[in-house]
Amino acid sequence: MGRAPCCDKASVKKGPWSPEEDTKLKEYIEKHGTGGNWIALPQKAGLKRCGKSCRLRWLNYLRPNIKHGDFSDEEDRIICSLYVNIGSRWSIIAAQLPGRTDNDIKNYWNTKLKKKLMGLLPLSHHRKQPSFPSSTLQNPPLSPSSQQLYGEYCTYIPVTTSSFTGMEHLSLPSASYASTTPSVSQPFYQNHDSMASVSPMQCQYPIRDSMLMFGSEGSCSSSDGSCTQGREMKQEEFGYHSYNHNLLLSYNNNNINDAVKSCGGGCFSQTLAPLDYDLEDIKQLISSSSSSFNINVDENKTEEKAMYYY
DNA sequence: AATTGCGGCAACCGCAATATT
DNA sequence: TAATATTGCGGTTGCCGCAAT
Repeated sequence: MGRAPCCDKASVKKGPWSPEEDTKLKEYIEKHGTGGNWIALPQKAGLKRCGKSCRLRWLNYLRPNIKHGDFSDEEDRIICSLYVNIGSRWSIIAAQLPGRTDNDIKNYWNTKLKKKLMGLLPLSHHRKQPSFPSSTLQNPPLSPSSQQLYGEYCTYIPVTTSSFTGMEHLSLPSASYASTTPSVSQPFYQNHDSMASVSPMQCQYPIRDSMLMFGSEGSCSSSDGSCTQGREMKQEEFGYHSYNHNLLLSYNNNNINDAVKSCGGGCFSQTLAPLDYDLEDIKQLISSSSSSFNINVDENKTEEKAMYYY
């Protein structure tokens, strides 16, 4: 026998909330609190809604001090940094951003921030290439210095050294998130000819190659269309931290938009779908600069939420 | 002007964790 | 201790508005 539903689905209203419903819910909670029981609340408040729906509406929209609208660059950085360290644990990330909800952050990440970041990825990293020959790909403009530095491999993104300030070092939620040791990470670049002569600490190596090895499927990035079968790598195996190379992105500098601009606004071609990456790629991208992203994460931090949980 | 496609966002769903009986 | 109820969370869906055609 399955679990009983939390409410009678047939008799509850679904879909967008009306202003009247919002008013009812808000007034009720402001007057009585939730009573510690969301399931019973809608009936008491005179709402034909599921308790879960009420809770969600209150937390994501009606509760005081909710911030809507554009995310600041600082918020961008915090989200990115936390994402690369703890993954899609939106509630924890939201706890670091007063006034933001996990749903908001999740939506923001999925619709905007991820794309912004993908704009930082080199063209060659795109997993699904168009069917036309690679020679027709529109590579983004490279500065002369960047071409010197990385040649054909990737778009150079200006190196900076600034970082978050005033933040304590990240405390990771579990051992599985611990930094990867060189012994684990080294083979990933050492096995590449193009990397052979470059020290990992110098890290003037193509992003492409460092990226190639992640994900569970082979990447087809060779100009001749041949595929390189990357080693299959589990998140637990690698951890959320990539090895600490110094390929700093200007994203690291203060403004993610600057980084996009520095790519000539076109790190991904118009002809390519910008979202054909797996999450590890994105994490890898971020973590390539995350060594200087130091944010204190206390998983147990719930003060902000507690303010609204009567 | 009409249609289509896409992006953004609010809300829903299902599962896991936790609390209560 | 087991069963049940409730909460919390993350993934996903579907609607709406806008831009492109």
